Amino acid sequence: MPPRENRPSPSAAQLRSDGSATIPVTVMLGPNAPPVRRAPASLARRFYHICMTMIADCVAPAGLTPLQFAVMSYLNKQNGEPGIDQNGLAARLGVDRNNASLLVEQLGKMGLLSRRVSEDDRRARLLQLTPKGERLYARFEAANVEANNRILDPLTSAERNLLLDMLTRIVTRNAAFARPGAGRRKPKRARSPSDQE
Amino acid sequence: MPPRENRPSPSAAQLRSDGSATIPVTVMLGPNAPPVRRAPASLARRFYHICMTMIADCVAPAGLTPLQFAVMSYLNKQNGEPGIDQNGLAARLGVDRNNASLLVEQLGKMGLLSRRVSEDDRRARLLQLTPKGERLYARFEAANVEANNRILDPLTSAERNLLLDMLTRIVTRNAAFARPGAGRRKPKRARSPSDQE
DNA sequence: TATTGTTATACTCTATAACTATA
DNA sequence: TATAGTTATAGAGTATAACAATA
Repeated sequence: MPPRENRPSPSAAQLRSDGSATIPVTVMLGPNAPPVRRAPASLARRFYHICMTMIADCVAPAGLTPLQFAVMSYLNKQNGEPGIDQNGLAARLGVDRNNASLLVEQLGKMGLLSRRVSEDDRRARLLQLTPKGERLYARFEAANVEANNRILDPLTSAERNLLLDMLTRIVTRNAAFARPGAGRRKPKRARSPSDQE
Repeated sequence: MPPRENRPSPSAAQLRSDGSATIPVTVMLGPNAPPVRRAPASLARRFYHICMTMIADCVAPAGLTPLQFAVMSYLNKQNGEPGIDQNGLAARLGVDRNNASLLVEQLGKMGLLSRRVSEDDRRARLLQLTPKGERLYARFEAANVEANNRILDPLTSAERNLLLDMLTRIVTRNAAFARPGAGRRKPKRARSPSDQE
């Protein structure tokens, strides 16, 4: 039995005190589901969770996390960019270079990915999948595409394209804010230089 | 100096071997930005990061995380639902009840939120903001709405509505998959019942 | 027995920072 | 001095699990 229901038509448009219209506050997700804020941040959170669940289910049989599989999708030679370096990979994935380093190490240990020192810049390591990695990617690529498509099942074909275009525009124009891990609380005490040792 | 560029027009549409068209593989986010996969999961990740950054910047002066502020937005009496219980809150936020419990405790400690035992079901605690909490929410509500709107700046007004509608549809239809924390690797060793001691 | 909420513990993700090697 | 990458440490977020109180 749900608690008391006391909400004034949650999906109705809200008027501010000056009479100007703003985004409706909440939307119902279903007859037995709770209302959710009809705002980018709320919907983005759920959208992201849905995508993670879908992709995780899809690539788990390969023994990979969604991010690990994403690495392979950027490096495979069917439709990726083999030969990019780790910073380039990090930028594509939306992770920082420490994280990219860890991902590369994980896939390397599994024998799916290999590095070679760049001839142009001996600091840089150019990345590519091993034959084993290419085979694994090839085996799961179709399922991954299909999982991504299934997320958009509720949309028409035209809407799917429109959604991806709009998200692309949002991501492009707000690229400066696409820092992973933002939104978490700042560490209590950053060790100051004099603290060291 | 960027590494070698070797990608075959990343935003071109991909054809599968049977000739059927599928989603283009990547899109360019800008002249100096790397290409990103044009797929729900990739874009969702960045979209989510952008939202988190925007909202975090907006509510940080209140000493709150985005999720803590979201709690207040669901409980305030201006446009929220004061009196819901913790499970109801968890369902709205998209977190599990352990997490909701922690969030409630955090806000309670700050004096922003109060609980009372439900008369109908003495197990349930009904939630509402304290006067201090209502004031704090009122002070930051406009900025929060504006931050959410700013995320959608790259879209026209009609497109904003369309995007929110499409995301709502996706979230509604995939509600079963909106589990937070999915996509992470499974814990190494779940303590088996026989391990207990 | 099932459900609401609490608490403890553990693990993943990611940030911070120091380091090495090369530019 | 600046950049590519590595590694260590720590902290935030969240899952898992056990528990108490109530249904």
